[in-house]
Amino acid sequence: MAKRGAALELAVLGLLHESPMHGYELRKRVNALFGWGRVLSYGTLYPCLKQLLRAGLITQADTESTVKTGRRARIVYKLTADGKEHFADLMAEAGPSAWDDESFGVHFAFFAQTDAETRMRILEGRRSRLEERLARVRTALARTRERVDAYTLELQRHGLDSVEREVRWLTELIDVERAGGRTTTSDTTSDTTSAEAPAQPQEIE
Amino acid sequence: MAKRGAALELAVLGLLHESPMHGYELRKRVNALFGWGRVLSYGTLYPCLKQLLRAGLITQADTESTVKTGRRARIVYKLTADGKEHFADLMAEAGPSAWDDESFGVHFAFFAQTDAETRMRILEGRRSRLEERLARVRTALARTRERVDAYTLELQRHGLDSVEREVRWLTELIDVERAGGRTTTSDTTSDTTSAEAPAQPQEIE
DNA sequence: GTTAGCATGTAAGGAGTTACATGATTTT
DNA sequence: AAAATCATGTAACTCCTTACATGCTAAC
Repeated sequence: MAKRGAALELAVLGLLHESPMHGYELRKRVNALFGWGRVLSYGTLYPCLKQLLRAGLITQADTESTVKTGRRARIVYKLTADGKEHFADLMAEAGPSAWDDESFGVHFAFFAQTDAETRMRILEGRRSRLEERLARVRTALARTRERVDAYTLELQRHGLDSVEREVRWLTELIDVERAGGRTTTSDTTSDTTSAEAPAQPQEIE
Repeated sequence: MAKRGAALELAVLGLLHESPMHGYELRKRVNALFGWGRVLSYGTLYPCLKQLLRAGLITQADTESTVKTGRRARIVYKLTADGKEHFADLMAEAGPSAWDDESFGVHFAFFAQTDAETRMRILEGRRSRLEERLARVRTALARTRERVDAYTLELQRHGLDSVEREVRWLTELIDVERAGGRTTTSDTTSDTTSAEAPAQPQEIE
């Protein structure tokens, strides 16, 4: 149940995990983080928030701080215990759908909130996904080599290059993870002790 | 009218411009060319072909060759004169929507079928689109610098790198176009003399 | 004889955008 | 006083995928 916009759901949960926020700000943060390509619209975000509210994964925080700030009354959302658990599950389960272009970015952005094994699984999954792609395109390219014009060839070459570059990037990240195998936030399912943790980041290197 | 899936429409028209084909093959070619990310499904392609048929932009070629090949009867489509004209218009008009990730790739793949001015306009439009993106992300990154964790930062950095790389690529292509300003297929609207042109490519360099 | 590949199509639904509707506050 | 920014929400619509429905031929 609740398979709705898995990527957006994770993004919202992940951002609220760091600190409570209202919709307008959430949208800006989402766009800043993942807005390569098109931007997230209110028509997507607000219905998503409603749905998360109904599911009990988020709640409205104190409306007190709201009126103070001036402007229109704004609704500040924060994660519930269920929400935190669900977020952790989404990160830890991280099935093949997490190797997709879109999904991978969102998962990666919240790596600091998971354990090392999960990070490794996602990085390696993503890499083998890209390597499959590479293999498919390379053979397709070899078969049609002569029949395509220079522009088409150039497009293919550039695409291939980009994917190869991402594979190298992933390999470096995997090596770093392997070397300094350090967990950043610990818990995967059980405790909620790190609840009061601020938005301040954990270092990697 | 007929604003349906501009990118797919152009891709189909462009591929049929090179040589007549049936749906199944068309899908494979589209996936090979643009299938970075997910693949094109029949549920998209066949309705699109029907619509192009209704619009008179494509027709069924001789069903003769069809039965010969064995297997199931297949429908070979080819461009009509209207279709060729429409394709040329779509390439030549090439508004801001052509600077999008998706659209740009499709337009680029058919550069051999347009004139040098159009190519230049698309390349430069794409480049300035990416440069805007770069500027927005750079300022956003400068403002939030300290507040993000190492993983988020790494994601931003890699994204920025990729876009910068594409800008350099475009700049090189623009320089090449500028140097060897050579038209490949000529006509933009009027004549249809190059109708019998085979799938064989025109060289650029 | 069953699996894999060729070939065409439809129905339902997911994921997201644009445009609309509303209104307060701050800056120019 | 106008324009920009903050802030929330809905309705309609687009594009596309998944899953279904059908059936033939080649290979194992």
